[in-house]
Amino acid sequence: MDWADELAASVEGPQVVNDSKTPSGTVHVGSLRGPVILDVIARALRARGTATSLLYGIDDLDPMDAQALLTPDAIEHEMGRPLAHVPDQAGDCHPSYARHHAQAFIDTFAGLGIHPDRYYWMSDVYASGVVDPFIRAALDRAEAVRAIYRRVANVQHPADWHPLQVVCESCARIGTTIVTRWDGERVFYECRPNLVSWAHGCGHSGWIPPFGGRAKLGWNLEWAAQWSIFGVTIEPSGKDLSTAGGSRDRADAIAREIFEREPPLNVAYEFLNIGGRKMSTSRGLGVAAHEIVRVVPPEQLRLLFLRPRPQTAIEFDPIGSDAIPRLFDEFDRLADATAGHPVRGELPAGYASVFRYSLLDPGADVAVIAAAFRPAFGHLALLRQIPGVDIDARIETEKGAPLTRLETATVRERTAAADAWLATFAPDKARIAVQRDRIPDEAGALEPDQCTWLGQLAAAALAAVSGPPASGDAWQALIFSTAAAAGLVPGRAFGALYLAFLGRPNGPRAGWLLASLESAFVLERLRVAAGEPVQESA
RNA sequence: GGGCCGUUAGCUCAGCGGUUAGAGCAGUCGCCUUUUAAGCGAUUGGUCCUGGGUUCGAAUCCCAGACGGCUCACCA
Repeated sequence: MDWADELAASVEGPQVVNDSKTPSGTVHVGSLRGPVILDVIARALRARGTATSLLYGIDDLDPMDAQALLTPDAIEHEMGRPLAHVPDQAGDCHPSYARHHAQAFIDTFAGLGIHPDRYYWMSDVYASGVVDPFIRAALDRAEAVRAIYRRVANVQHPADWHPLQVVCESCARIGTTIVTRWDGERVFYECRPNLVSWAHGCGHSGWIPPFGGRAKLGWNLEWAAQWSIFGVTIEPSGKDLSTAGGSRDRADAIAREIFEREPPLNVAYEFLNIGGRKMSTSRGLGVAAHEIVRVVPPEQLRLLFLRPRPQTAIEFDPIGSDAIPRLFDEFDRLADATAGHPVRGELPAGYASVFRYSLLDPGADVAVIAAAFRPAFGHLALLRQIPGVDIDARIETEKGAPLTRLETATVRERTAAADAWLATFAPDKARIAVQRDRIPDEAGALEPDQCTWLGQLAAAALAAVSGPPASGDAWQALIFSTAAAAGLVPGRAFGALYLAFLGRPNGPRAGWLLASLESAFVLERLRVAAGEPVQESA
């Protein structure tokens, strides 16, 4: 954890760590990296005894510009209006669209152990009047703002452009208005039908005092104003904003030259890519946050995001791969190392911090958690596919002692994650499925002595005085005895069973697998595999 | 066109100035009357993208280039 601890060591005095987000719709997994980085920075600062407050802003006065989540008849009416003024489409008792979607990501953050000291809503902040001095400064110095856009971003605004958008008094849209004059107390604005492609203004124009929430600063200026209002000293930002000439450069220049304040320390971070491509639910790539959270518990998700340096792109491809089991294994390896156990492979610098910052509870007893027994994810995924396995009892046996409450909770969490993984992302090779309809094609690879033995096993099972074996133990014993009698080494005997039932050369403990199936089916399959002339019924 | 990131074993990656470059998976070989052979043990495999430079010493730092990717360039 060089990066967060080094950052924390490089700053002096009390710190205000801030980030903000427009509550425009669904959050995808990749957009959780910023909040995790934010939280880890705050934890690293506090770990050094630095007074730190963590703020999170909700830019709910931003215009509605994504119609995907609106009902068809609401699109024409709502597009371009402030998100805080758009009704909640879900109808689940939130006062606005913004409140609904903001609540979704606030809940997601809390589930990841991220608890800002305070959430602030820009609609409230504007209404309180604290932004007014910054609106006044921006309007008074509009020419300087335009010059910054030209110089920093090579953006040429018209000579009468002002960095402010008014909420139209006639149609209540904000995304469609442009301010062209400022007399020191009032602005003149127009609500233009074709200012933006995604919403249509009503054509109204007029003079209005732009204070107390009747207007909002342009995005880059609003960002810089937030820094001044809240005294922000550190603010991470994604690479889409951190690029040269991008929003962050403009906001930095505006902070210095218009609001006369040094901008906060930036921590630019890269995105999460799926198979080398940016996640995008609309392109069918990647996975929504609520979807991945079912398969990857919070502490493993935190690890995924905080382990690499922020400026390094994360390649994560959970679909049909072993990426998720590997993530768990890495977590366990870090836990073992933190607990002082020997581990294989190289450890990252500051591995104990990496582990500690991965934990949900910042005040947790790291030594106790690190030393806890935890079953490997891949092992659990296998156990879940074998009928009749009592997971708790099984894991307890492997530990050799009763499970603590923490360990039991971990087993539960991982079991649920393994089930979800098997149902979604797991590659076929991780799945075990008895091929019931007909004998697998792979069984064609059986050699004559294996076929012969399978027939002998069926015969022995049928001839047993007490009928075919009913228990795993009994089947297992019969497998060994008949294989020995046939002169077949056990490995080839088991291999034959796996091919005949699963279509793969290996599998779970064979006796128990057979015991979980009806005897009639088992006997019939054995005979078919042996090449005996039986009719395979459905 | 600008910016950022990456390039290390077949694959995914760690190592980020200091012995002979590591791990997991895959591969190969060995080990079964039963802690699940989805295990255990051993083992193969590398011009650390290329070319210069700095240094006693470079995968690691600097410069240039190649390739791959993301991102910005209208608004937020």
